[in-house]
Amino acid sequence: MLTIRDIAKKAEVSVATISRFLHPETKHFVHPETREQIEKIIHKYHYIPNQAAQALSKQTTNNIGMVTAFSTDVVKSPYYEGLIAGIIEGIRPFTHDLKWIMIKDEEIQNCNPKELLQKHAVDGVVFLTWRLYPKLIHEIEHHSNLPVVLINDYESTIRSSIVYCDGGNGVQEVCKHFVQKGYKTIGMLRGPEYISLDAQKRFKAFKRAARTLGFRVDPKFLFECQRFDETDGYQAMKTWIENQKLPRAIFCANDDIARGAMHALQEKNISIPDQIAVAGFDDSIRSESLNPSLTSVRQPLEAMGRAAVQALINMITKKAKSPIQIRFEPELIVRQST
Amino acid sequence: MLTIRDIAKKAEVSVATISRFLHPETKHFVHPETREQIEKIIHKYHYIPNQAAQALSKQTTNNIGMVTAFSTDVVKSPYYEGLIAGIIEGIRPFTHDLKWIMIKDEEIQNCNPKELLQKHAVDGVVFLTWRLYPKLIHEIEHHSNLPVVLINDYESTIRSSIVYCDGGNGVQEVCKHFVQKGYKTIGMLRGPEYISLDAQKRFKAFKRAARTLGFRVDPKFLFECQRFDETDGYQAMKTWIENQKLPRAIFCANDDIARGAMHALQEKNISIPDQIAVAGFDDSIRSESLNPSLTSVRQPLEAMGRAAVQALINMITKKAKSPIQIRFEPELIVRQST
DNA sequence: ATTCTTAATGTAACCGGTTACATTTTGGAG
DNA sequence: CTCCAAAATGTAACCGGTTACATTAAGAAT
Repeated sequence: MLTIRDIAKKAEVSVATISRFLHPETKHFVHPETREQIEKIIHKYHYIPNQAAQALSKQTTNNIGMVTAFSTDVVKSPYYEGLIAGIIEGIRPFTHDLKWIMIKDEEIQNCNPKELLQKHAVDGVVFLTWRLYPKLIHEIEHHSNLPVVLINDYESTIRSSIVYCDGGNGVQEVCKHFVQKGYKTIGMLRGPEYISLDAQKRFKAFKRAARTLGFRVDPKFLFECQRFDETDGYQAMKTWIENQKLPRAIFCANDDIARGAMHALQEKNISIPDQIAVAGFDDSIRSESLNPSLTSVRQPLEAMGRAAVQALINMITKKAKSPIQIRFEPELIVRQST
Repeated sequence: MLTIRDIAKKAEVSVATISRFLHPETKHFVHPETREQIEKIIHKYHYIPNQAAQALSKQTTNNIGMVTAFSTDVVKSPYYEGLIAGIIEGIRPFTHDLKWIMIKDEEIQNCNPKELLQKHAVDGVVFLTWRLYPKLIHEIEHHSNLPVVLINDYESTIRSSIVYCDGGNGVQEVCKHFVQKGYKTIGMLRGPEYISLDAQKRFKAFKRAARTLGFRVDPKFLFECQRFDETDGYQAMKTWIENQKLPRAIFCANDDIARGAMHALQEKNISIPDQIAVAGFDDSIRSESLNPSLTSVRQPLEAMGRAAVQALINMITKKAKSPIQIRFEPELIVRQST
């Protein structure tokens, strides 16, 4: 493996000159002739600077971290799918490498940000939280100066940037749509609120919508799923069907729950949307291809992922002096299911 | 930031002793009392060794790379979804970090393995190829000694380990199933064969199945989709419907294509499976929740991802002396669509 | 008490870059 | 021709670990 000293010798200049050549952005001048000479040698020997050495001396890693829980569920969720796709897209123009940092459950509790992040060698991180990490974020903000971007988690932070989508508006839109269609009884399959801020917010927004639009929230048409997934939606709806208490329309905290609910309804040949209308949240790619296709609220996940990376790199390169908040608006996509 | 020298001073020992303490696996003895003392100091000051410095002096990065094309489509495909989930799971027991290395299209052509991989600082890589990278692999194998594991790509390699699933068997099973059901005319929506080895293999296996099972491959019931996605399946099937040439059963090169095809059929109220049976390939999580649920061939993607990481780390730690090939068998999942 | 072996620790070179500071070169201006 | 500022380059210390080699301490054998 060739080192910078080898190259310096071959090019008949000093190591400093090579280093300067490698970093034109520092504005240290290298004579055009010398430059050409170095260029030739580097190209001839396929010289590539050693990452570790650069990291050590520059005190910077050129890596950014994408933090998720250590669970295979993550990749399987349309929500993360969208965000990750955006992050991939967003990192494209930069030279940074992407490290996927997965936090194990046991680490969430007694977390030390140094142990957690410093050892992973990153210049900054994007948190794709869906568990609540408030303690960890707090620790990072107070005991380190690591640039952090949070996605859809805009509470109690001081120096982290935040990219979020105001889902509340989306919920409002769904309910307005239901009311306009003349559906009187509207139920909700809620998400796991002890775990997810989003789940909490969606339910709050639902109650708010009831107030502003003037429909009643009947407790017998409410159910809190333990997970954001299909099985839970299926089970919940099955129970309702058996107990013969069905609303005219149902808003599900996400598409997976909605899909499960539809499944249960179709098993009993209950027609969607003629007997009951169903709407989801997230507009995962699959919503469109369901039969009937699913009305849903779209968060611009890819755009959000892109924005997060952009914001993070601005923080790392000090282009941004202070943390920012970027807000995205959701969009109601009306399809056959309502 | 505390360095090993700071800690050495505080613990009143030399840096070497600290380093030995940090690496018990080297079997260099540290006196129990000293050990205790060091332990206390490290814990008190939350000392964490600097990654870059370790990497530089150990000549090893503690990172493994997951190589994919630089495209957001990757995360959105159930195929990669499964593999990635397996990789995440597989890396769990180890301390290695996971770097997601994305190769841009323009780099695929005139690729230099050093420029591509050395600069990303990894100890080994898993290739989740779906474009053909034969030249790159060849270069890596000949001009570096980087440990490599390939997934579902078992041709022309010399020192890479390979994890693959013999999809051919799965195709055979699908066709056998069709024949047993008494379906005489069997068509296929093929995948993009100029791009994907798998697409090529699935079509070959289809032709082989026709021979061994004794059904005819009618060119008018064949179509090569340009991408492994829903839109292509939809378009292809729509065209067939318009031209009134439909087989009794159709095998699709993957689930996305199948989903698109089903969509087109349902639009025209053609009953599945009564008028036409549809089978897919991959058994993505969504296949089950389609209506009707989709018969499909399951590759044990997660297990494959896990195996790949395991194999790679064995290569890195020299536990494996020579490259290995791990073969998985696909499984036919029969559902409503056939 | 002396010698030998092994355990425990210390010293300093090394990994391969970056960069502060020093030095030499270059091209006007006076 | 001299002087000076700016450009170009060189020297060597430094980043924070690891480890070969040297040294000291401890315990056993003679």
